[in-house]
Amino acid sequence: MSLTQLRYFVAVAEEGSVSRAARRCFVSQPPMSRQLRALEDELSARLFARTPSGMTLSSEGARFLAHARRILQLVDEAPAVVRPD
Amino acid sequence: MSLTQLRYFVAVAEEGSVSRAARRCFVSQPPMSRQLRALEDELSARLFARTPSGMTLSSEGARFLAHARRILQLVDEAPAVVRPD
DNA sequence: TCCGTTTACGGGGGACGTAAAGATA
DNA sequence: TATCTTTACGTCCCCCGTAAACGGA
Repeated sequence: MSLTQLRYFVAVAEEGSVSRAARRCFVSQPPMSRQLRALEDELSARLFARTPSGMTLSSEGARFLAHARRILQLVDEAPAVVRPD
Repeated sequence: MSLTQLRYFVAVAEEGSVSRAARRCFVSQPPMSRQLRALEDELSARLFARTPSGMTLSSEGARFLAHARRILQLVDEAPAVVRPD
């Protein structure tokens, strides 16, 4: 699991589409799709249901979305934490 | 910032030495030292004071240690989050 | 047939390991 | 001088981008 995978996952969950999420993340679709698959494989969980109209979160995916957001928020707060008094 | 960097950072903070932390993480010293430096550069903060006897946390480093542990704990909890009901 | 996702394949960047150099008590 | 950290350098692996193929309404 990597922070990049978490960011991709959140973007896809919010956009409902790999292609839109890829544009938002300034990356092309294939790498994003691969990272999503790799994340699902590592977690042994299907986070999305694939449909021709896009990606919809599974129940596991919905739980994981909140978790991923917490992690990314902490990461974003890191600079403030180390800022000198 | 990467999860690997956070794991290295926590290991060094706990071991007080890059060489011991490297053994614990099954990596050699140079990569670990590089990752620590890269993390410090990215955060624009000196997390450790280097001494011949090892590494000691700075005040910023001490604050960041708690933060890094929270992040890594959430990451470790990910499998449980996605486990089906 | 069309939209979106997924694989193939070639190229580039980053991380590691060994070995040597630097720094401090 | 002895210990620990840091750089040099070569190698390998992983990720990305383009292009083509697959799959469902």
